[in-house]
Amino acid sequence: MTKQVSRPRAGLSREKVLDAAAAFVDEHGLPALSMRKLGTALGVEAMTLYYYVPSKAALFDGLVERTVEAALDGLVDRPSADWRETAISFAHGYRARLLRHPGVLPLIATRPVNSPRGFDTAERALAAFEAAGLPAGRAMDLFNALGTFAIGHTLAEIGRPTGHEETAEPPAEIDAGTHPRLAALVASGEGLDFDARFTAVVGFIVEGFAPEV
Amino acid sequence: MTKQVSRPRAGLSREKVLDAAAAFVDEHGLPALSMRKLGTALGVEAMTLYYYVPSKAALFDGLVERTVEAALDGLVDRPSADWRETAISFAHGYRARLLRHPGVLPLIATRPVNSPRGFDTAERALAAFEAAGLPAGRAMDLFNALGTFAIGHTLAEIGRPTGHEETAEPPAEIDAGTHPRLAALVASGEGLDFDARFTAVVGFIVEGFAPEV
DNA sequence: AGTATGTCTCTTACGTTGTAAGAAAAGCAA
DNA sequence: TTGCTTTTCTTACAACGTAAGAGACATACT
Repeated sequence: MTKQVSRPRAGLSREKVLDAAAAFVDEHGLPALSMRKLGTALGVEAMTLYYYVPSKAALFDGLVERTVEAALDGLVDRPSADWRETAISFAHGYRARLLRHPGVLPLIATRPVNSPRGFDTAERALAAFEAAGLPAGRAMDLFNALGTFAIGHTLAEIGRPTGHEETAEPPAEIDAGTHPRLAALVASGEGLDFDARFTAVVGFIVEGFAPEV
Repeated sequence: MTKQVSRPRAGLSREKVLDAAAAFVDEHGLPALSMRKLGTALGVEAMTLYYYVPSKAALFDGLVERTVEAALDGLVDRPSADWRETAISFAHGYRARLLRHPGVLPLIATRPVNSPRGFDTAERALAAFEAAGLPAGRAMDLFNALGTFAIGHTLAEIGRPTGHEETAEPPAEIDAGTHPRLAALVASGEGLDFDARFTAVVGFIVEGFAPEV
């Protein structure tokens, strides 16, 4: 009498695997993600995932592509008549959506944008900027400047990503004697408003390009 | 007759271990770094490293601290009389030194600056900016804006970090039909000059803060 | 000289990881 | 039923981080 195993199918798909990976990474942090744990989270053995994804590296690639596309998608769909507004809302939208997936951000930050939908967004942004009179090269610079600033700023904003807390030293032992200005700022909270700073700097960048239109 | 092993000491130190780790990571990429391989690079067994470093995570922390300190050290030692010049040279110096350790950059990008010498640099920069008349909060914003932009921009500049080449799809298959502007820019190379863009945008950011002094 | 004491390095071992190879079950068609 | 395709699992292996402790080296003291 052999044991009769009931093994109904899990009904997975590449999309579901990537969804679960994104959720897992946002909750537990990148380093905690293993194929076995992701499998468990999906009610499946690790090797099953390889039916949907050729390797862990490819899973990461898919994760990045998905998240970046979701972050960029629709951002410049209806460009404003004012190119500045287009640029500013692009930057703010991009940052806001990146913040939704803090676990994936470190992955995004280390790979160039290389996906069709990313290209679409860039193309539309370039079209809007060029239509307003910005030379093509300047339009590209503006787009890239906003993108890279958004990434750098957002990385700082999320701080040490989930999953690194164990290693973290106490956040700061700033000596008011040797670092009076730093200590005062931390105490008062001044200069630590990420929203305000991002808004201001994006504005500065956009204004910097303005004389060229 | 027991085998007589000659085991002269390797003469290691925490510094040498971190040096070797930085060199290894710059050459082979972060993911390639294992304790065993780093040991081999130093002519030593993996476990020997644990005499100098309590864990791999701590090794990473040390690597980041070292590299960031090296990147920041001396950058604002002799602030110019012109605060703009101070800000601009800080940004350029920071970027230039970050570019020297592309392998460590992804690690840096995901952790907050939390080291004494980093604080020193911040304190000096704040002093210079405040002396010029910038309100404390704005001085902090300027410093952080330049730092985060430098990180984001440099990440984009090094592209996919060493050790990820295998996974890389061909860099870009941009269709001139659907993405004419993008294709034209890539073809002409316009808007792809990292030096020029960084210089320009840093200038815009600094000028943006100027009205507040 | 020997011996004791610390400093440094190695050996062994365990649990976890990514994944190659292929068996086996589930679903569907004939 | 038989067969075929799609999906899942089992088994296995090399490489990883590192705990525990043994052993070799260096130095100081008798």
